[in-house]
Amino acid sequence: MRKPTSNAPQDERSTGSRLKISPRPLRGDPHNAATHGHTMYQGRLHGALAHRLGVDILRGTFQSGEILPNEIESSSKLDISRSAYREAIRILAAKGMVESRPKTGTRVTERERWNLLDPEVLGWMFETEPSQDFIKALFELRLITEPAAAELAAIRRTDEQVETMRSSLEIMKRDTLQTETGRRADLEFHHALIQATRNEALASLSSSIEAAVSWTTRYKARHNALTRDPVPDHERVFEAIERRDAGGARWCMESLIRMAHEDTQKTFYP
Amino acid sequence: MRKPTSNAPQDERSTGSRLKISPRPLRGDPHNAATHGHTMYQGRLHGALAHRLGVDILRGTFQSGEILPNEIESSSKLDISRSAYREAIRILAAKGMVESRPKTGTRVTERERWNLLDPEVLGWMFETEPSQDFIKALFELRLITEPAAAELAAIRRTDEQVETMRSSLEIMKRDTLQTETGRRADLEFHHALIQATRNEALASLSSSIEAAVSWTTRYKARHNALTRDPVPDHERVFEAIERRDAGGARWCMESLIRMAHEDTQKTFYP
DNA sequence: CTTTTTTTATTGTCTGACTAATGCCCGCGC
DNA sequence: GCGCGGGCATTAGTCAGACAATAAAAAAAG
Repeated sequence: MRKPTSNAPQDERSTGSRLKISPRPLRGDPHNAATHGHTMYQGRLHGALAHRLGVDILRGTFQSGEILPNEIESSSKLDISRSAYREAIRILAAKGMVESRPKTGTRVTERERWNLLDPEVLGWMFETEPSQDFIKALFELRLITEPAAAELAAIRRTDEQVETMRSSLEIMKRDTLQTETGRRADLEFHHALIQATRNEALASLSSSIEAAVSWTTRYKARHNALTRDPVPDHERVFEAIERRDAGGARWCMESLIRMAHEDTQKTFYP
Repeated sequence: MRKPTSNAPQDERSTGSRLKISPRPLRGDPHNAATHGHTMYQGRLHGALAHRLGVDILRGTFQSGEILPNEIESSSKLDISRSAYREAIRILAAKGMVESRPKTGTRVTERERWNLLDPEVLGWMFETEPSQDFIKALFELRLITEPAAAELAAIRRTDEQVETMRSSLEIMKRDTLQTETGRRADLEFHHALIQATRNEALASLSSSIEAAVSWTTRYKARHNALTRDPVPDHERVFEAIERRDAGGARWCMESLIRMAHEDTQKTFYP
């Protein structure tokens, strides 16, 4: 299935069968995209390649421990320069997904070492439908961090942050999560909440997760799955934070996430 | 301040004063290191440069929004090739710390967008003494996630994981955190605990944080600050997990982290 | 069998050229 | 005076091909 025997670009007789990198286009044409299940990537060549390799690693096309074909082969197969290829590899390496050494080559590291919470990696993850286990893990993590974040926000919030949250909530109420502006307002709401915690480590974590979760939201919207209205939940969290009710904020956020998880579960695995 | 009116690229005398990248060596000589407060980096050239630029950005030598000198200038000033320089930049970009575009150049992004929880970034952070705020944020995050992790571990642990933890604890008891093997055993203990949670997102987060915290441990050991013995705390956590006592595990872990935070505080800001 | 040396495959680095994107300025029309 | 569109300049992006350094594997020495 990966290769129909008679495939001879250049004259790859021996190496050809080992290569998993097929010469489909990397950039351009956001239309007729979804080739081989890949969303096309608009941007720099190295970014596009990193994207594709990253997705391939995450979905297991390249397994942990496996070594990629060498730079010369890979880049010529893909019809790009070695430098562009190398820069793509550097990106993946920076995210802990591959590891290069002379003589040995570039090998995919063990999954344990991948920076799964890197925003880009999370994005790649949701490129293909992620495993139920991963979704569960992600929501479990949210359930740990975000109620705590809400609690801190209730204690440390400024009036200005409250106003930002209020206006985002207004927009969410008017448009819904079906629209782009609605989703952006949702992100803004959570962003303001995170800022209110005054903890940049927590902020870094939460913003990654939020971004990932927004992929699921978009997915749900696309499949117009019948999810309950998220606005009332958000409003309860907001009101608790407004009145500096730490315990209330924690509790409302917890229930908000439980709801979101249920909805997501139903959409992905009905 | 950004540009002194008469700016003729090519001939260097005018641009020299603008450059913050000084031509000190990047690699080699782990001895007589600490030049300009930098620990020397052993490894590939692009990695060494990414390391140095990363540290410089984190400590504010390059501020957010600032644009780096262009590739030609920078690389020639550093006496390395443009490709090596570019690969370093790709690494930084992968961690959200810089952003490149044609014509504009490469600019340092806002701190909000940095992947502060990337293990490498955390490492760079502890290269120079991090701010008290950051230490506080990190321990606050630990205090949120790790008790929850301990709780999950108590519920989901396998007997094998318990044995791993037990033997690591043995080693910690024998050597101490003053020794390298002792610190490694500490890491192993926490690693086994994390594995026991069966949540890879949580695992990814915790392992980053653990690694960072182990820098502070090493730092404390170097300054032989008088910290209390951490073994009893670890033992209590271990016993709770062994008897599948979720609440107990949470509580003991919470107190362990509180202790560690106090000790760290005293060492860094006595 | 162990240790040391040599070989060799692969990444790492360098050079210099060309391409493409994009911010900016200037002139044009309104 | 002011918006707008087209060209220009600057910068990152891509390319090609060479050589250096590294480390694994193989061969030779003990």
